[in-house]
Amino acid sequence: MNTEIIRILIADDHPIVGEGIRALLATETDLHVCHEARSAAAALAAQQHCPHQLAIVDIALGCDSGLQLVATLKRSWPELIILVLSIHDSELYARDAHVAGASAYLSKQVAPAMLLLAIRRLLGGGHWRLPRTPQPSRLMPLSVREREVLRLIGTGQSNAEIARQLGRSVKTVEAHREHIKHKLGLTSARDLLRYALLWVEGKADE
Amino acid sequence: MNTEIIRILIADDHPIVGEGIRALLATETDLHVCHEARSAAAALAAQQHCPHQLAIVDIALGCDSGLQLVATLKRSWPELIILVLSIHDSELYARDAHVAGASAYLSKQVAPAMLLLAIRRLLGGGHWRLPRTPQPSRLMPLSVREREVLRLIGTGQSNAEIARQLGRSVKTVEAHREHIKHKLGLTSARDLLRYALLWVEGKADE
DNA sequence: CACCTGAATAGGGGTTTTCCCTATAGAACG
DNA sequence: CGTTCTATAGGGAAAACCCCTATTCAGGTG
Repeated sequence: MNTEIIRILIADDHPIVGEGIRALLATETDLHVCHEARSAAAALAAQQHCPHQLAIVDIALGCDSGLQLVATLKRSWPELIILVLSIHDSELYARDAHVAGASAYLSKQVAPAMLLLAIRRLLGGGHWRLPRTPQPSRLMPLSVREREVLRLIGTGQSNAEIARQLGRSVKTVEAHREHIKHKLGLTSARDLLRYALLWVEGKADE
Repeated sequence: MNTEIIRILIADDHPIVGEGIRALLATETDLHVCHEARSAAAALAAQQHCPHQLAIVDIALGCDSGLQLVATLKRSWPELIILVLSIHDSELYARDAHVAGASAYLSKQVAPAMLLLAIRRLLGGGHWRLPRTPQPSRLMPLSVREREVLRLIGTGQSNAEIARQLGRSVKTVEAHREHIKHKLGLTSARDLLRYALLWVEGKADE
């Protein structure tokens, strides 16, 4: 069921970002990056030449406006799922992106694994909202204790099991979970488990 | 943190099983199958020669008793984590295995991804109980609707989101979840999400 | 040194999810 | 025709989630 290849268009004038996404998706057999456009015009041309299912657009496309590209793409291809990347983590930009027709807005500061999470969710018909990206550091602003809890979550254990194992109260474990979620910009227990799992198996980044 | 290689011993007189596990773990950089023993004696010798952290033991080791091997291993190496595999899915055998000192008991009928799940959980300090393995078929006794729900779960959506998307009641989605769990021998929402995630990303088997 | 921030701990309490039970209607199968 | 499977969904108790507040202790900093 559902073995079709998802065609992906990247519109970003920073080659490193494009390469990074390409590398991230290289292990995913059903996700294929078909085009890397360095400008809005190139992105539109690529999409016209052969449509994609998903577009990952940098909000600051050189001197072009990424937002303008999003709006244009969405007008001509309403089915196209658009994920906006940004170096800013402003809520204002996020709102603009959604108004323009983007399905998701992510800061480039987020961990690669989270980008994959977002893509999978969008393809599954869901949506992705990230009220605000983490505070300072890039991917692991977590304390030692928090990483320990994240690891245990990733092994599939319940809060009660984790609490017993650490010799702490369930309430403490709950608090650690909330702190982790805040720092990583995750909003639900499901996303936390997804993230923890990706991190434990294969150690997403770090 | 925790980048040590886990040494694994396989005790099974069916080479195909050993190869299957080896292949399953090949992509896991931190899990290494060091020995494949074809008899209880060979397994004991291998463990004496160079200890392992995890042993995967067939309960019916040719004419030897796998259970006996489990007990012997556990007596000499209490720290050794032992996972028992069986072609039977009897609860009785499972209890015997636990009495002998096994940390987990799995039927060979379970999906490979589930074995990996169990290993990860054991290494994380948790335990694994599988009251009874699925009914008839090997890995996908799920109905079309159930696979659909499993896929949506794997994309990280909530029951409410899935219900909205299918135009059904949340109660119906809950029922599908319970049915899936029963069929796959999973016991918690966490394990279901873990399984769904593994299945969606990379399509565990099928 | 007084002050502030952040980490770790944990309780209170309302909301949401899980999870097991029951139930009905239709399809498939012998 | 009865049985089994599937899809649907409600009731209700238990568990998990999630936001709030609070304390302690450690490290920096003005």
